[in-house]
Amino acid sequence: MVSIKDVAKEAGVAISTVSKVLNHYPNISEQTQKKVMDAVEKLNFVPNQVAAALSSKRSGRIALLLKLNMKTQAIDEIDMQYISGALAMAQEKKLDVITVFYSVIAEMNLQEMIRYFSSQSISGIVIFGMNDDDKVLHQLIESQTFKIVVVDGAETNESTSVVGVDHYQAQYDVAQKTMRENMCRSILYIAGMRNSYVTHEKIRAMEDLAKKHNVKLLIRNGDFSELKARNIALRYAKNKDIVVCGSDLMAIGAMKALIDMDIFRPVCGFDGIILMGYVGKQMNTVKQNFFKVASESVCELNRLLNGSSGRKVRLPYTLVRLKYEDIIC
Amino acid sequence: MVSIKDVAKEAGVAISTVSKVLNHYPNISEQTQKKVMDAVEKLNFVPNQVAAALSSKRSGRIALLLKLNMKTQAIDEIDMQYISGALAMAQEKKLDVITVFYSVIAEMNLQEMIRYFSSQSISGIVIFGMNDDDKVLHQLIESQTFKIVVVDGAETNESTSVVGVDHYQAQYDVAQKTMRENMCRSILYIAGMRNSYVTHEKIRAMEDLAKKHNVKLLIRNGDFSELKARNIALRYAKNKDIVVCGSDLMAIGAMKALIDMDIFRPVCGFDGIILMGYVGKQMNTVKQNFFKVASESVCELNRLLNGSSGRKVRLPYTLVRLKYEDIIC
DNA sequence: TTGTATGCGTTATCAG
DNA sequence: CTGATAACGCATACAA
Repeated sequence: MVSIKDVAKEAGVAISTVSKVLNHYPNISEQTQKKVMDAVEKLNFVPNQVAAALSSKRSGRIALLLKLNMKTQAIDEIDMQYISGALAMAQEKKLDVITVFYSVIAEMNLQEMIRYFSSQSISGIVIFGMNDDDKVLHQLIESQTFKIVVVDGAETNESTSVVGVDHYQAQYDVAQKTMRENMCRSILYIAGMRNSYVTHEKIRAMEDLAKKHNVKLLIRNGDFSELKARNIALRYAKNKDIVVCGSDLMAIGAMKALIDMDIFRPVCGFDGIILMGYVGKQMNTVKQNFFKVASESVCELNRLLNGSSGRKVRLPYTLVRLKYEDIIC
Repeated sequence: MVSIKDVAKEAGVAISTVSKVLNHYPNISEQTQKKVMDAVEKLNFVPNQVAAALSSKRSGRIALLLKLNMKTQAIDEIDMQYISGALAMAQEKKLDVITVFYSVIAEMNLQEMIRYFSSQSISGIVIFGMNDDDKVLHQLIESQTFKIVVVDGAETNESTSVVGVDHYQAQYDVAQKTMRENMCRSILYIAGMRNSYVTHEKIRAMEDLAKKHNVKLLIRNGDFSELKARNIALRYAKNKDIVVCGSDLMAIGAMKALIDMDIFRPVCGFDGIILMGYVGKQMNTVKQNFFKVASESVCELNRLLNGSSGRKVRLPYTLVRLKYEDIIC
C-alpha cells in the first residue's frame, strides 16, 4: 500500500508537507504544491481515511440511523432513497458512512449508545424516522455528544439540525386540493403513527383545514399500516366524502378497501412512492424527494461538523398524481 | 474517551496485556484475565475499532457493493433485504460495514479500485448483481487482493466464494410447474440482462425444459425492464401458451400488457417480491430469501477472512403465488 | 515556507 | 506469563 511516506519520498519533501498540501493548508509554495500533486498522481495515492481519522480525532465518519420495516416494501423504497442520497452527498463531502438500524441500538441506554458510536469513531448521526417516544435518542440529542441531523424532526439545538418538508403545509395543500376537486362536506383522515412528529403536524393541518372550510373531520389512527388503513376505510369511509391519508401506503390500503366495497371516494396519500402507480386508481399525493432529503441532511450534518450550529432546513415538495405509465421503465 | 491505557492503569497491568486479554490470546493467567475484565467492566470500555484496524492491518471492515437502480422500486426491495441481511450478520460477526454503489467505482481501473478499497481499510467485499461485462470487477476478483463473495456469481477461486440459489433448477421448476398447470405447447421466455450470469443459467434451464417436454420456446430479451417486458408481451404473447419471465418485475410488465390486450396467458416470474401482491393477478414465482442470501454471504466472507478458501454456497428457494392478502400488513 | 517530532489507540514483536 | 516498545498512516504544534 502506498502511503504518505512514499509520496513524500517521491516528491522529495517531508511527510508533513504532503499532509499540508493534501489538506489545503495555506502558505505552501506553488512549486512544492505541484511537486507533491505530481507524486500523488504518479503513485496513485489515496489517503488512508482510517489513519487520518485516528490522528485527527475528527473522524469524518457519520452514521445513518434507519428504522427498518421488514414487511412493507414501500418503506424499502423510501429507505433506499435515503441511503443513496446520503451516500452520494457523503462521497462528495468525503465523509465515511456506516449504516445502523434501530434494532441494533433499541435496547441501549444513553451511555451504551454513546459508547457504541464513539467506539466506531462516529462524530455525526443522521436520524431517519424518529418518534417522540424514542426516549434514549432524545437524551442523545440533548447530550450534544454528537452532531445530529433529525429528518422530519422537531427541535433543534446547538449541535442538532432538523431537515424535511413542511408536513403541515403539504398535508394542508394536498387535502385542500382533493377537497376542491370534489363535493366535500366530510373528511375521513387516516393518520400515521400517533407518536410521530409529522403525525402531529399533519393532524394539526387537517384540523385547521376542516375549520376553515367548515367541514366535518373524523380522525382515525392507521399507524402507517396498510392493513389498519384498510380496516378503517371499510368501517368509516362509506359516509364520508373523501379519504385523506397520512401516507401513500395507507392510501393504497384505503383505496383497495373502497374497491372491495364497490364504492368510490377520492383518496389522497402522502409521500409519492412508486407503488402508487401500481394500484390502478390515481390519487393525489405529496411527492417528497427522499433522495434530496437525505443528501441535504448529510450536507447539513457536514456543516454542523464544521462548527456551524443547529437550525431548521425546509425542503420543497410537489403535488402529483402517479399513473402506471409514469412509473414503468 | 476511555482508552486501553485507562484500563491498563485501572487493572494495574501493561497495555499489551489488556490487548491480549481482549483479543483472547492464549497464555494469560486466570487472575490477570479477571483483573482486566473487571477494569473493562468498571470503565465501560469499548475498543476503538478504527485504531485497531490501523494497527492490525486486518481491518474487519467489509464493503457491500450494490447496483442501484434509481427508478424501479422492486430493486429497492431486494437491495434493502440485501443490506439488512448483511448488516445483521456483520453485527454478529463484529464486522464493520460500508456500503458502496457501483456508480462510485464505475469509472475506475483495477489499480484505482484497489486503492479505493485499500484506503478505506477494506479487507473483504460482497458483490451483489455483478455482470459478465464488469471487466474490472473480474480483474479485481482474479487479483485476489481482497476476500470476495459474489452473490449469484459463477467462478470461485482461493479467495472468492459465490453464494446464491440454484437459478438453473429454480427456473426449471417454476416454469415446469406453470406448464403443467396449463395446456402448453409453446412458451414465450422473457429473459433478464443478457450479460448476467443468472440469465445464462435460466436460459439454459428453459432450453432443457423445452427440449424435454418437446414444446416450442421463443426467447426474447427483457433486460430486467418492466417496460421492455411489456412491449415483448404485447408483441409475442398472443400466440404463445404461457409466458415465463426471468424476474417478477418483467412478469408484472407482461401481465399488465396481457390485461391491456384483454387476453389471458399464465405468467410466471422469479424472485418473489412483494410488489407481485399488488398486481391483481396471481402468478407463480420463485421466492428467494434475499435477507438470508446476504447474511449467508457475509458469513461466508467472514470465513474467507479467517483463512478458509473460496467455494460455492447454495441456498434454498420455494415456489409460491403471492396474493394481496399475503403481503398486506 | 518547510521540516522535525510527537501522539492518536491499538496490535505485535520481543525480551524478561 | 507479562511488559516495554516499535510500528500502523496520518495530523499538527513547534522549530528552523
